Amino acid sequence: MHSTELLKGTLQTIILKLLQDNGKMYGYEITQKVKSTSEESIMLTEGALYPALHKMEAEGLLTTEKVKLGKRVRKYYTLTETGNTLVTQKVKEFAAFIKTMNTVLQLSPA
Amino acid sequence: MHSTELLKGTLQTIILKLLQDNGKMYGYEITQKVKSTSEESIMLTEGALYPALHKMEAEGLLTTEKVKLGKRVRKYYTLTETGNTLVTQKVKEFAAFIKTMNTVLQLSPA
DNA sequence: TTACATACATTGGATTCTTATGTATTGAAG
DNA sequence: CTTCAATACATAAGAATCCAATGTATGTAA
Repeated sequence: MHSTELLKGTLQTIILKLLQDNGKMYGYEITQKVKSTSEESIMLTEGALYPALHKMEAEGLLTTEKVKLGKRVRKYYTLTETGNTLVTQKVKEFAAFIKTMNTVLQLSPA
Repeated sequence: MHSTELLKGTLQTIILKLLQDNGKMYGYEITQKVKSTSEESIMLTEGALYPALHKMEAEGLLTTEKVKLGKRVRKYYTLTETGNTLVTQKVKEFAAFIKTMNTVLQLSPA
């Protein structure tokens, strides 16, 4: 489990990237995917996820679609074109950030 | 200039690492060093720096020493042993975080 | 029938940084 | 000789982001 401060500013990028790679996803699915691909080190809580999703929807980065499963309702999120463009940009930004940090912290870029 | 959200949670690590590598440093010097080693992409503002330094001093990670230069006073910061131990840990944490993020974002680790 | 996993959501609070502001000295340029 | 930029410290109000806690409800396995 990483110290959570480091995650600040990256959650949106993570969520957007997952949606780009996997097409539509629903909230709970996103938490599980993040958990598994990060080998349990990033635990995306609901208190962080849902507000973030709602915000991105309001900003026009995502669209939603409700799907009924018996009595339960799932809410699927899909990237808009704006969202799709932004992901690429955000990921590049993050890569650049890592590069800078490697220099500043004098880490061997591995 | 990186989008500043990414920096959240990393500033303390950066400051501590610089102090570990350079021995004692004063505030303004730290801002300049960060600016130059990051090739102008990380601009550590005073509003972020000084509160951070004061906090770390209060936590026992740093000690201070005032040096007079004519009428001006410089405040030098040095790592305590606690601080020194923490840096190593923090840097490792950050390296691990990058590794995880590379996986999650499917970046080639370079 | 109890407990855990699935699935949505909100709210209050902590933390962190930014923007703006303030004070004062030193040095360079005009 | 004065004005502007750089040096050097600092605080304070506010925005933004995330976490912990809480709430509701269904499905499933023991």
